[in-house]
Amino acid sequence: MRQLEADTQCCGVTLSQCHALLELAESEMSLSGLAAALDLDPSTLSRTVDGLVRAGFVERAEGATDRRSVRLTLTAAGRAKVAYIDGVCNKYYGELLAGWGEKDQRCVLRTVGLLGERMRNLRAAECTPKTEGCNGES
Amino acid sequence: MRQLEADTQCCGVTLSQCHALLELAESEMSLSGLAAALDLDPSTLSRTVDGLVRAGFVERAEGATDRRSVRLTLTAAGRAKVAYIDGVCNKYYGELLAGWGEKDQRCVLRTVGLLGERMRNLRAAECTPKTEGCNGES
DNA sequence: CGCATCTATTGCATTATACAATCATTGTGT
DNA sequence: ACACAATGATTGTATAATGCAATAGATGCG
Repeated sequence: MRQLEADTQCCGVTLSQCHALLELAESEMSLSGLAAALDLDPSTLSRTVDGLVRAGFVERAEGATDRRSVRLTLTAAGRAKVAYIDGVCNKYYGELLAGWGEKDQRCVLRTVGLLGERMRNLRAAECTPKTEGCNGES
Repeated sequence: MRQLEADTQCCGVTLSQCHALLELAESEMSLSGLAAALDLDPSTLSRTVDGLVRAGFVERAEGATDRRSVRLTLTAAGRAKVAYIDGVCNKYYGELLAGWGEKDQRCVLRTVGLLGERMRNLRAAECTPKTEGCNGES
C-alpha cells in the first residue's frame, strides 16, 4: 500500500476520494447515488465528500427538485484533478502493456473485460440471498 | 467491500488476517519476515498477529537462535482455516473461469501471470528512487 | 564491557468503513 | 390538510488497517 499511497496521496487525494472523484466525473449525482455507485454506506461517503469539499474539488449544491438531497458537482479544480489522475493511470496502463506483442495485448484486454463482467455477475448472483451465510467453519 | 467482508469476515478472519495466514501457511516466519513479505510495517503486523493469536490460529514462539525474534506458527485450527480459505478461493476461481472455452481460460491464466510479473517489475523499478515525487499538480 | 544495531511491541494519529440515531423534507392516506 | 411513514443527509460511535515514533529487550562488535 505504500506504493499506492505514493501514487494517490501524493496527488492530494486519498484512494477513496479518488474513486469518488472519478465517479463524479462521469456524471453529477446525489450523495446517496454516489454511495450506491461505489457500494458504500452514505455515511461513509458523506465524510469522504467532506474531505473533497475541504480540498476544493467538490461542491455540495442543493438538489433542484428535492431539497433533502445534495447535488455533488466537481469544481474546476476537481475536473483538473480528475484529468491529472486519468493521465497518471493511463500512463501506468501504458507501461504495463508496453513491450508486449499485439496478440498478448489483445489477450490482456479481452481477459480484463471478460473477468470484469463475470465478477460482476457472480457478485450480483451471490448478493441476492441476503444472509445465507457461509458457515463452513473449521 | 461488503461482499469481501461477507467472504472473509464471515470465516472469522479479516482480510488482513487472511493475508497473514496464507503467507504463514507457506512457511513459518518471524514477525519482521512476515511484515516484509506483505510489505507492511512490523507494528501493523504485530497487531494483526495479536488478533490471530486471540482467535487461536497462530502462536508466538520464541526464536530458536535469536531470542529477539518471534517465530510465528500456525496452530491446527490455523491450518484448518487456511485449508478452508483455499477451498473458498478455489471455488470462486473455478466459478470465474467456468463456462469459457479452453482457449479463453488459457488466455486468462497467461494474462494473470504476465500482468503480475510486470506489475512487480514496475513497482520495484519505481520504488528505488526514494522520494522523487510526482508533483504534476494541477 | 559498552555501545550500535536489530526485533518486537506499544503509543499516537489518520483513514475507511458500517450501523444507529437524528433532522429535515417529501409523500400518502384518510 | 394533517398526521404519519419514508427518504436523504449528517453525526455519533465503534472497529479495522495502517505508518511513524518511542521504547524495551537481545545481539554483536570493537
